[in-house]
Amino acid sequence: MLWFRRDLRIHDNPALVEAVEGAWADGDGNVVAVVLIDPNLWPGWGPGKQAYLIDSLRSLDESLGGNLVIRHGKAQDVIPAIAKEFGASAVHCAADYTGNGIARDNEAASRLSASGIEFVKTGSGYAVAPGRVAKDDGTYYKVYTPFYKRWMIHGWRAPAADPAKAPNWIGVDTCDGYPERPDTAGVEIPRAGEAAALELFETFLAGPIDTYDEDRNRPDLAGTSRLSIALKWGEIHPRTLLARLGDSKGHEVFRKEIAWREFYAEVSYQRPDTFTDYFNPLYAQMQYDTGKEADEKFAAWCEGRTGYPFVDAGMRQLRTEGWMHNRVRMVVASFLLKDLHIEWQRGANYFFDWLLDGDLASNSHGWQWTAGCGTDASPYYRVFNPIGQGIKFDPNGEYVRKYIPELAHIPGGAVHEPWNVPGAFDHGYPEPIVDHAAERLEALDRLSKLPKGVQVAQNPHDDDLKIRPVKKAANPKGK
DNA sequence: TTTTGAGTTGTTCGA
DNA sequence: GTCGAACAACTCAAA
Repeated sequence: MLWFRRDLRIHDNPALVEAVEGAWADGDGNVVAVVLIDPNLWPGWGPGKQAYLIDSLRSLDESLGGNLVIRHGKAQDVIPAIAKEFGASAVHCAADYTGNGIARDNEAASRLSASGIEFVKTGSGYAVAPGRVAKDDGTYYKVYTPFYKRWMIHGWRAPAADPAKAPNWIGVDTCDGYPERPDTAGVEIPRAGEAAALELFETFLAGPIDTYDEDRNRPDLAGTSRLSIALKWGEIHPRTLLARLGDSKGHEVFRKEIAWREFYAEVSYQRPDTFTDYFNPLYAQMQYDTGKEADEKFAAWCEGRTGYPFVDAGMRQLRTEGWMHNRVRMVVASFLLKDLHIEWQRGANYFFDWLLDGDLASNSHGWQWTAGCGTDASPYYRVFNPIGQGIKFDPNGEYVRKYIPELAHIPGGAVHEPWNVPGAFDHGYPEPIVDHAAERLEALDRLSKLPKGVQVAQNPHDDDLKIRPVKKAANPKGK
Protein backbone atom coordinates (compact mmCIF):
# COMPACT_ATOMS: atom_id res chain seq x y z
CA MET A 1 0.00 0.00 0.00
CA LEU A 2 1.28 3.47 -0.89
CA TRP A 3 -0.05 6.37 1.12
CA PHE A 4 0.31 9.76 -0.61
CA ARG A 5 0.37 12.82 1.62
CA ARG A 6 2.52 15.81 0.68
CA ASP A 7 4.28 14.01 -2.16
CA LEU A 8 1.78 14.12 -4.99
CA ARG A 9 4.07 12.95 -7.78
CA ILE A 10 5.17 9.71 -9.37
CA HIS A 11 8.74 10.59 -10.42
CA ASP A 12 11.67 10.98 -8.03
CA ASN A 13 9.50 9.38 -5.36
CA PRO A 14 11.52 6.94 -3.20
CA ALA A 15 8.49 5.79 -1.21
CA LEU A 16 6.76 4.83 -4.44
CA VAL A 17 9.82 2.92 -5.55
CA GLU A 18 9.94 1.07 -2.22
CA ALA A 19 6.27 0.19 -2.38
CA VAL A 20 6.42 -1.05 -5.96
CA GLU A 21 9.60 -3.06 -5.52
CA GLY A 22 8.23 -4.50 -2.31
CA ALA A 23 5.08 -5.54 -4.11
CA TRP A 24 7.04 -7.37 -6.80
CA ALA A 25 9.19 -8.99 -4.16
CA ASP A 26 5.94 -10.33 -2.69
CA GLY A 27 5.22 -11.79 -6.09
CA ASP A 28 2.03 -10.18 -7.34
CA GLY A 29 3.12 -6.57 -7.86
CA ASN A 30 -0.17 -5.32 -6.47
CA VAL A 31 -0.18 -1.84 -4.92
CA VAL A 32 -3.08 0.22 -3.70
CA ALA A 33 -2.39 3.97 -3.89
CA VAL A 34 -4.31 5.87 -1.24
CA VAL A 35 -5.02 9.48 -0.39
CA LEU A 36 -6.98 10.38 2.72
CA ILE A 37 -9.30 13.29 3.21
CA ASP A 38 -9.91 13.89 6.91
CA PRO A 39 -13.49 15.17 7.29
CA ASN A 40 -12.54 16.84 10.55
CA LEU A 41 -9.72 18.88 8.98
CA TRP A 42 -10.94 19.41 5.45
CA PRO A 43 -13.69 21.99 6.20
CA GLY A 44 -11.11 24.18 7.94
CA TRP A 45 -9.23 24.71 4.72
CA GLY A 46 -9.85 27.74 2.57
CA PRO A 47 -11.57 27.19 -0.77
CA GLY A 48 -8.40 27.93 -2.72
CA LYS A 49 -6.42 25.24 -0.93
CA GLN A 50 -9.24 22.74 -1.33
CA ALA A 51 -9.56 23.46 -5.03
CA TYR A 52 -5.82 23.26 -5.63
CA LEU A 53 -5.48 19.97 -3.81
CA ILE A 54 -8.40 18.46 -5.73
CA ASP A 55 -6.81 19.57 -9.00
CA SER A 56 -3.49 18.11 -7.94
CA LEU A 57 -5.09 14.81 -6.92
CA ARG A 58 -6.82 14.55 -10.29
CA SER A 59 -3.47 15.04 -11.97
CA LEU A 60 -1.86 12.37 -9.79
CA ASP A 61 -4.82 10.10 -10.45
CA GLU A 62 -4.27 10.48 -14.16
CA SER A 63 -0.58 9.62 -13.77
CA LEU A 64 -1.65 6.44 -12.02
CA GLY A 65 -3.94 5.47 -14.86
CA GLY A 66 -7.02 6.46 -12.90
CA ASN A 67 -6.17 4.18 -10.01
CA LEU A 68 -5.93 6.63 -7.12
CA VAL A 69 -8.05 5.50 -4.18
CA ILE A 70 -9.49 8.39 -2.22
CA ARG A 71 -10.89 7.63 1.20
CA HIS A 72 -12.44 9.86 3.80
CA GLY A 73 -11.59 9.51 7.45
CA LYS A 74 -9.01 9.93 10.19
CA ALA A 75 -5.63 8.53 9.20
CA GLN A 76 -4.91 6.66 12.42
CA ASP A 77 -8.18 4.71 11.98
CA VAL A 78 -8.53 4.44 8.25
CA ILE A 79 -4.99 3.58 7.16
CA PRO A 80 -4.80 0.38 9.24
CA ALA A 81 -8.33 -0.52 8.12
CA ILE A 82 -7.49 -0.19 4.43
CA ALA A 83 -4.25 -2.09 4.89
CA LYS A 84 -6.16 -4.98 6.43
CA GLU A 85 -8.89 -4.73 3.80
CA PHE A 86 -6.33 -5.39 1.08
CA GLY A 87 -4.18 -7.77 3.06
CA ALA A 88 -1.23 -5.39 2.64
CA SER A 89 2.13 -6.53 3.98
CA ALA A 90 3.37 -2.97 4.31
CA VAL A 91 2.24 0.66 4.21
CA HIS A 92 4.72 2.97 2.46
CA CYS A 93 4.93 6.75 2.60
CA ALA A 94 7.39 9.62 2.86
CA ALA A 95 8.15 11.05 6.29
CA ASP A 96 6.11 14.08 7.29
CA TYR A 97 7.47 16.55 9.83
CA THR A 98 4.71 19.10 9.80
CA GLY A 99 2.28 19.93 12.59
CA ASN A 100 0.89 16.76 14.14
CA GLY A 101 2.31 14.61 11.34
CA ILE A 102 4.87 12.87 13.52
CA ALA A 103 2.37 11.95 16.24
CA ARG A 104 -0.19 10.81 13.67
CA ASP A 105 2.33 8.56 11.93
CA ASN A 106 3.56 7.08 15.19
CA GLU A 107 0.02 6.13 16.12
CA ALA A 108 -0.69 4.68 12.68
CA ALA A 109 2.57 2.73 12.84
CA SER A 110 1.76 1.22 16.20
CA ARG A 111 -1.74 0.18 15.10
CA LEU A 112 -0.37 -1.36 11.93
CA SER A 113 2.31 -3.14 13.88
CA ALA A 114 -0.35 -4.69 16.09
CA SER A 115 -1.76 -6.28 12.93
CA GLY A 116 1.63 -7.42 11.73
CA ILE A 117 1.81 -4.80 9.00
CA GLU A 118 4.99 -2.84 8.39
CA PHE A 119 4.93 0.94 8.28
CA VAL A 120 7.80 2.12 6.10
CA LYS A 121 8.79 5.76 5.72
CA THR A 122 11.13 6.41 2.81
CA GLY A 123 12.44 9.87 2.05
CA SER A 124 10.88 13.18 2.99
CA GLY A 125 9.88 16.41 1.35
CA TYR A 126 13.38 17.77 1.86
CA ALA A 127 16.76 17.27 0.23
CA VAL A 128 18.14 16.58 3.70
CA ALA A 129 15.60 15.33 6.21
CA PRO A 130 15.27 17.31 9.46
CA GLY A 131 17.61 16.09 12.18
CA ARG A 132 20.51 15.31 9.86
CA VAL A 133 22.33 18.65 9.67
CA ALA A 134 23.77 19.42 13.08
CA LYS A 135 26.71 21.16 14.70
CA ASP A 136 29.69 19.17 15.95
CA ASP A 137 28.15 19.05 19.41
CA GLY A 138 25.02 17.47 17.96
CA THR A 139 22.68 20.39 18.49
CA TYR A 140 20.81 22.14 15.71
CA TYR A 141 21.76 25.35 13.95
CA LYS A 142 19.94 28.53 14.90
CA VAL A 143 21.70 30.70 12.35
CA TYR A 144 21.14 30.29 8.65
CA THR A 145 24.59 30.81 7.11
CA PRO A 146 26.45 28.13 9.09
CA PHE A 147 23.46 25.83 8.53
CA TYR A 148 23.77 26.40 4.80
CA LYS A 149 27.49 25.61 4.79
CA ARG A 150 26.96 22.41 6.73
CA TRP A 151 23.95 21.48 4.59
CA MET A 152 26.09 21.84 1.48
CA ILE A 153 28.79 19.64 3.00
CA HIS A 154 26.21 17.06 4.03
CA GLY A 155 24.86 16.88 0.48
CA TRP A 156 21.87 14.93 -0.78
CA ARG A 157 20.97 11.99 -2.94
CA ALA A 158 20.47 12.13 -6.66
CA PRO A 159 16.85 12.01 -7.82
CA ALA A 160 15.29 8.57 -7.51
CA ALA A 161 14.82 6.59 -10.70
CA ASP A 162 11.39 5.25 -11.57
CA PRO A 163 10.77 1.64 -10.49
CA ALA A 164 12.11 -0.94 -12.93
CA LYS A 165 8.72 -2.53 -13.41
CA ALA A 166 5.36 -0.80 -13.12
CA PRO A 167 3.03 -2.22 -10.47
CA ASN A 168 -0.55 -3.40 -10.76
CA TRP A 169 -2.48 -0.57 -9.22
CA ILE A 170 -5.48 -2.11 -7.50
CA GLY A 171 -8.50 -1.14 -5.45
CA VAL A 172 -9.89 1.80 -7.37
CA ASP A 173 -13.37 0.28 -7.12
CA THR A 174 -13.21 1.09 -3.40
CA CYS A 175 -12.62 4.81 -3.96
CA ASP A 176 -14.90 7.07 -1.92
CA GLY A 177 -14.70 9.74 -4.61
CA TYR A 178 -13.43 13.31 -4.66
CA PRO A 179 -14.71 16.02 -2.36
CA GLU A 180 -16.71 18.69 -4.13
CA ARG A 181 -14.45 21.34 -5.66
CA PRO A 182 -15.52 24.57 -3.97
CA ASP A 183 -16.20 27.94 -5.47
CA THR A 184 -12.80 29.58 -5.03
CA ALA A 185 -14.14 32.98 -4.05
CA GLY A 186 -12.36 34.74 -6.86
CA VAL A 187 -8.98 33.08 -6.34
CA GLU A 188 -7.50 32.05 -9.68
CA ILE A 189 -6.04 28.60 -9.11
CA PRO A 190 -2.80 27.91 -10.98
CA ARG A 191 -2.40 24.68 -12.89
CA ALA A 192 -1.70 21.89 -10.42
CA GLY A 193 0.15 18.62 -10.68
CA GLU A 194 3.57 17.17 -11.33
CA ALA A 195 3.67 17.91 -15.05
CA ALA A 196 2.81 21.56 -14.46
CA ALA A 197 5.53 21.80 -11.79
CA LEU A 198 8.17 20.32 -14.08
CA GLU A 199 7.17 22.73 -16.82
CA LEU A 200 7.41 25.67 -14.41
CA PHE A 201 10.90 24.57 -13.49
CA GLU A 202 12.00 24.21 -17.11
CA THR A 203 10.65 27.66 -17.89
CA PHE A 204 12.53 29.06 -14.92
CA LEU A 205 15.76 27.28 -15.87
CA ALA A 206 15.52 28.49 -19.44
CA GLY A 207 15.90 32.15 -18.50
CA PRO A 208 14.73 33.79 -15.28
CA ILE A 209 17.17 31.85 -13.08
CA ASP A 210 20.13 33.59 -14.74
CA THR A 211 19.02 36.94 -13.32
CA TYR A 212 17.36 35.47 -10.24
CA ASP A 213 19.84 37.09 -7.85
CA GLU A 214 18.57 40.50 -8.94
CA ASP A 215 15.10 40.01 -10.34
CA ARG A 216 13.73 37.87 -7.53
CA ASN A 217 13.15 41.11 -5.65
CA ARG A 218 10.99 42.59 -8.38
CA PRO A 219 7.29 41.82 -8.04
CA ASP A 220 6.64 43.63 -11.31
CA LEU A 221 8.74 41.04 -13.19
CA ALA A 222 8.34 37.29 -13.59
CA GLY A 223 11.66 36.85 -11.80
CA THR A 224 10.85 33.97 -9.43
CA SER A 225 10.25 30.28 -9.99
CA ARG A 226 6.71 30.17 -8.58
CA LEU A 227 7.52 26.65 -7.42
CA SER A 228 6.55 27.19 -3.78
CA ILE A 229 3.09 25.68 -4.21
CA ALA A 230 4.41 22.59 -5.98
CA LEU A 231 7.07 22.15 -3.29
CA LYS A 232 4.49 22.43 -0.55
CA TRP A 233 2.43 19.57 -2.03
CA GLY A 234 5.41 17.56 -3.17
CA GLU A 235 4.43 17.79 -6.82
CA ILE A 236 8.14 18.32 -7.30
CA HIS A 237 10.97 17.42 -4.92
CA PRO A 238 13.71 19.91 -3.95
CA ARG A 239 16.28 17.28 -4.91
CA THR A 240 14.89 17.34 -8.44
CA LEU A 241 15.65 21.06 -8.49
CA LEU A 242 19.07 20.83 -6.85
CA ALA A 243 20.24 18.23 -9.35
CA ARG A 244 19.92 20.81 -12.11
CA LEU A 245 21.71 23.70 -10.39
CA GLY A 246 25.24 24.85 -11.04
CA ASP A 247 27.49 27.49 -9.53
CA SER A 248 26.46 30.67 -11.33
CA LYS A 249 25.18 33.52 -9.19
CA GLY A 250 21.54 32.97 -10.08
CA HIS A 251 21.75 29.24 -9.42
CA GLU A 252 23.55 29.81 -6.13
CA VAL A 253 20.94 32.24 -4.85
CA PHE A 254 18.11 29.90 -5.87
CA ARG A 255 19.82 27.02 -4.04
CA LYS A 256 20.04 29.22 -0.97
CA GLU A 257 16.30 29.80 -1.10
CA ILE A 258 15.75 26.04 -1.15
CA ALA A 259 18.09 25.84 1.84
CA TRP A 260 15.99 28.40 3.71
CA ARG A 261 13.03 26.09 3.37
CA GLU A 262 15.13 23.26 4.80
CA PHE A 263 16.54 25.44 7.59
CA TYR A 264 13.07 26.39 8.77
CA ALA A 265 11.97 22.76 8.56
CA GLU A 266 14.93 21.84 10.78
CA VAL A 267 14.23 24.53 13.35
CA SER A 268 10.54 23.59 13.40
CA TYR A 269 11.44 19.94 13.87
CA GLN A 270 13.62 20.84 16.83
CA ARG A 271 11.20 23.40 18.20
CA PRO A 272 7.67 22.37 17.23
CA ASP A 273 6.32 24.91 19.69
CA THR A 274 7.54 27.70 17.39
CA PHE A 275 4.86 27.01 14.82
CA THR A 276 2.72 29.18 17.08
CA ASP A 277 4.95 30.48 19.88
CA TYR A 278 7.83 32.94 19.98
CA PHE A 279 11.23 31.49 19.09
CA ASN A 280 12.61 34.25 21.29
CA PRO A 281 10.05 34.38 24.10
CA LEU A 282 11.27 37.77 25.21
CA TYR A 283 9.11 39.28 22.50
CA ALA A 284 5.97 37.90 24.09
CA GLN A 285 6.43 40.69 26.60
CA MET A 286 6.26 43.46 24.06
CA GLN A 287 3.23 45.71 23.88
CA TYR A 288 0.89 44.80 21.02
CA ASP A 289 -2.33 46.43 19.94
CA THR A 290 -5.60 44.58 20.42
CA GLY A 291 -9.24 45.56 20.62
CA LYS A 292 -11.68 47.23 18.29
CA GLU A 293 -9.32 49.74 16.73
CA ALA A 294 -6.69 47.09 16.09
CA ASP A 295 -9.36 44.82 14.65
CA GLU A 296 -10.36 47.53 12.21
CA LYS A 297 -6.76 48.09 11.16
CA PHE A 298 -6.26 44.36 10.77
CA ALA A 299 -9.33 44.18 8.54
CA ALA A 300 -7.99 47.04 6.41
CA TRP A 301 -4.69 45.19 6.08
CA CYS A 302 -6.42 41.94 5.11
CA GLU A 303 -8.57 43.63 2.51
CA GLY A 304 -5.84 45.77 1.01
CA ARG A 305 -7.14 49.20 2.00
CA THR A 306 -4.40 50.57 4.24
CA GLY A 307 -3.77 53.49 1.93
CA TYR A 308 -0.21 52.32 1.23
CA PRO A 309 -0.29 51.15 -2.41
CA PHE A 310 2.55 48.62 -2.29
CA VAL A 311 1.06 46.98 0.82
CA ASP A 312 -2.46 46.95 -0.57
CA ALA A 313 -1.33 45.55 -3.91
CA GLY A 314 0.32 42.66 -2.10
CA MET A 315 -2.71 41.89 0.03
CA ARG A 316 -4.94 41.98 -3.01
CA GLN A 317 -2.61 39.72 -4.94
CA LEU A 318 -2.94 37.26 -2.08
CA ARG A 319 -6.71 37.33 -2.34
CA THR A 320 -6.86 36.99 -6.11
CA GLU A 321 -4.04 34.53 -6.69
CA GLY A 322 -3.54 32.71 -3.39
CA TRP A 323 0.08 33.77 -3.69
CA MET A 324 2.19 36.85 -3.00
CA HIS A 325 5.65 37.83 -4.16
CA ASN A 326 8.25 37.25 -1.45
CA ARG A 327 9.52 40.83 -1.37
CA VAL A 328 5.97 42.04 -0.86
CA ARG A 329 5.32 39.44 1.84
CA MET A 330 8.10 41.03 3.87
CA VAL A 331 6.76 44.51 3.33
CA VAL A 332 3.15 43.70 4.26
CA ALA A 333 4.36 41.69 7.27
CA SER A 334 6.54 44.55 8.43
CA PHE A 335 3.57 46.88 8.02
CA LEU A 336 1.28 44.74 10.16
CA LEU A 337 3.94 44.28 12.84
CA LYS A 338 5.69 47.63 12.95
CA ASP A 339 3.08 50.07 11.63
CA LEU A 340 -0.06 48.49 13.09
CA HIS A 341 1.68 46.87 16.09
CA ILE A 342 -0.25 43.63 15.78
CA GLU A 343 1.16 40.31 16.97
CA TRP A 344 2.80 38.14 14.31
CA GLN A 345 0.57 35.10 14.81
CA ARG A 346 -2.43 37.01 13.56
CA GLY A 347 -0.76 37.80 10.26
CA ALA A 348 0.71 34.32 10.01
CA ASN A 349 -2.70 32.73 10.41
CA TYR A 350 -4.17 34.93 7.73
CA PHE A 351 -1.32 34.10 5.36
CA PHE A 352 -1.68 30.42 6.10
CA ASP A 353 -5.38 30.47 5.31
CA TRP A 354 -5.00 32.19 1.97
CA LEU A 355 -1.62 31.10 0.62
CA LEU A 356 -1.79 28.08 -1.65
CA ASP A 357 1.87 27.51 -0.76
CA GLY A 358 1.15 28.01 2.96
CA ASP A 359 3.72 25.91 4.77
CA LEU A 360 3.70 25.89 8.57
CA ALA A 361 7.45 26.00 9.05
CA SER A 362 8.33 28.61 6.43
CA ASN A 363 5.30 30.73 7.24
CA SER A 364 5.77 30.80 10.99
CA HIS A 365 9.49 31.43 10.82
CA GLY A 366 9.24 33.94 8.01
CA TRP A 367 6.89 35.96 10.17
CA GLN A 368 9.08 35.58 13.23
CA TRP A 369 12.06 36.75 11.23
CA THR A 370 10.24 39.94 10.29
CA ALA A 371 8.97 40.39 13.83
CA GLY A 372 12.54 40.14 15.10
CA CYS A 373 11.81 37.22 17.41
CA GLY A 374 12.93 34.43 15.07
CA THR A 375 16.21 32.86 14.03
CA ASP A 376 18.73 35.36 12.69
CA ALA A 377 16.66 37.96 14.46
CA SER A 378 16.67 41.18 12.51
CA PRO A 379 18.29 44.26 14.02
CA TYR A 380 15.74 46.24 15.97
CA TYR A 381 16.00 49.15 13.57
CA ARG A 382 15.01 47.19 10.49
CA VAL A 383 11.59 48.59 9.68
CA PHE A 384 10.55 48.46 6.06
CA ASN A 385 9.38 51.71 4.54
CA PRO A 386 6.30 50.70 2.51
CA ILE A 387 6.72 53.65 0.17
CA GLY A 388 10.45 53.31 -0.33
CA GLN A 389 10.20 49.58 -0.93
CA GLY A 390 7.56 50.19 -3.57
CA ILE A 391 9.65 52.78 -5.37
CA LYS A 392 12.73 50.61 -5.21
CA PHE A 393 11.24 47.28 -6.27
CA ASP A 394 8.29 48.38 -8.41
CA PRO A 395 9.85 51.49 -9.94
CA ASN A 396 7.28 51.97 -12.67
CA GLY A 397 4.30 51.14 -10.47
CA GLU A 398 3.17 48.32 -12.71
CA TYR A 399 2.69 45.90 -9.85
CA VAL A 400 0.52 48.35 -7.93
CA ARG A 401 -1.66 49.26 -10.90
CA LYS A 402 -2.20 45.59 -11.72
CA TYR A 403 -3.88 44.92 -8.41
CA ILE A 404 -5.38 48.28 -7.50
CA PRO A 405 -7.76 49.50 -10.20
CA GLU A 406 -8.59 52.64 -8.17
CA LEU A 407 -5.02 53.80 -8.86
CA ALA A 408 -4.79 52.63 -12.47
CA HIS A 409 -5.12 56.21 -13.70
CA ILE A 410 -1.84 57.28 -12.09
CA PRO A 411 1.12 56.65 -14.40
CA GLY A 412 4.65 55.59 -13.42
CA GLY A 413 6.18 55.40 -9.99
CA ALA A 414 4.04 58.28 -8.75
CA VAL A 415 1.42 55.65 -7.94
CA HIS A 416 3.38 54.83 -4.78
CA GLU A 417 2.62 58.28 -3.37
CA PRO A 418 -0.95 59.08 -4.38
CA TRP A 419 -1.14 61.91 -1.84
CA ASN A 420 1.19 63.86 -4.11
CA VAL A 421 -1.09 63.40 -7.12
CA PRO A 422 -4.07 65.74 -7.50
CA GLY A 423 -7.34 63.82 -7.67
CA ALA A 424 -5.69 60.53 -6.80
CA PHE A 425 -8.37 59.58 -4.31
CA ASP A 426 -11.29 60.27 -6.65
CA HIS A 427 -11.72 56.60 -7.54
CA GLY A 428 -12.27 55.22 -4.09
CA TYR A 429 -8.71 54.53 -2.97
CA PRO A 430 -8.36 55.30 0.75
CA GLU A 431 -5.95 57.72 2.38
CA PRO A 432 -3.30 56.12 4.65
CA ILE A 433 -4.81 54.70 7.84
CA VAL A 434 -1.64 55.47 9.81
CA ASP A 435 1.42 57.71 9.45
CA HIS A 436 4.37 55.47 8.69
CA ALA A 437 7.05 57.80 10.06
CA ALA A 438 5.23 58.10 13.39
CA GLU A 439 4.45 54.38 13.66
CA ARG A 440 8.05 53.49 12.87
CA LEU A 441 9.18 55.52 15.87
CA GLU A 442 6.43 53.96 17.96
CA ALA A 443 7.63 50.47 16.99
CA LEU A 444 11.24 51.33 17.84
CA ASP A 445 10.09 52.73 21.15
CA ARG A 446 8.17 49.60 22.09
CA LEU A 447 11.15 47.44 21.12
CA SER A 448 13.44 49.57 23.25
CA LYS A 449 11.24 48.89 26.26
CA LEU A 450 11.94 45.17 26.17
CA PRO A 451 14.03 44.10 29.15
CA LYS A 452 17.76 44.30 28.50
CA GLY A 453 20.72 42.51 29.96
CA VAL A 454 18.81 39.26 30.26
CA GLN A 455 18.72 36.20 28.13
CA VAL A 456 15.97 33.68 28.00
CA ALA A 457 16.19 29.90 27.93
CA GLN A 458 15.26 28.93 24.42
CA ASN A 459 14.14 25.38 24.97
CA PRO A 460 10.58 25.13 26.27
CA HIS A 461 11.24 21.55 27.27
CA ASP A 462 13.69 22.73 29.88
CA ASP A 463 12.14 22.56 33.30
CA ASP A 464 13.99 25.67 34.33
CA LEU A 465 12.60 28.00 31.68
CA LYS A 466 13.21 31.36 33.20
CA ILE A 467 14.93 34.63 32.69
CA ARG A 468 18.38 34.62 34.16
CA PRO A 469 20.95 37.38 34.43
CA VAL A 470 23.78 37.44 31.96
CA LYS A 471 27.18 36.56 33.29
CA LYS A 472 29.44 39.55 33.64
CA ALA A 473 31.74 39.90 30.67
CA ALA A 474 35.40 39.17 31.21
CA ASN A 475 37.64 42.14 31.88
CA PRO A 476 37.81 44.33 28.81
CA LYS A 477 41.26 44.66 27.33
CA GLY A 478 43.53 47.11 29.07
CA LYS A 479 41.72 47.04 32.38
C1' DT B 1 36.47 27.99 28.93
C1' DT B 2 37.20 32.12 26.61
C1' DT B 3 37.40 34.89 22.81
C1' DT B 4 36.31 36.56 18.41
C1' DG B 5 33.76 37.56 14.45
C1' DA B 6 29.46 37.36 12.38
C1' DG B 7 24.52 37.67 11.97
C1' DT B 8 19.28 37.39 4.21
C1' DT B 9 16.36 40.91 2.52
C1' DG B 10 16.80 48.46 6.05
C1' DT B 11 16.41 53.51 6.76
C1' DT B 12 17.85 57.93 7.86
C1' DC B 13 20.78 61.66 8.34
C1' DG B 14 24.40 64.57 7.53
C1' DA B 15 28.60 65.54 5.06
C1' DG C 1 22.27 63.63 -5.68
C1' DT C 2 25.53 60.37 -3.60
C1' DC C 3 27.63 58.01 0.02
C1' DG C 4 29.10 56.31 4.40
C1' DA C 5 28.11 56.05 9.14
C1' DA C 6 25.04 55.24 12.71
C1' DC C 7 21.35 52.95 14.50
C1' DA C 8 21.68 48.21 20.67
C1' DA C 9 22.59 44.71 22.54
C1' DC C 10 22.56 40.23 22.05
C1' DT C 11 23.25 35.27 20.70
C1' DC C 12 25.44 31.97 17.91
C1' DA C 13 29.26 29.24 15.93
C1' DA C 14 33.71 28.05 15.88
C1' DA C 15 38.47 28.52 16.89
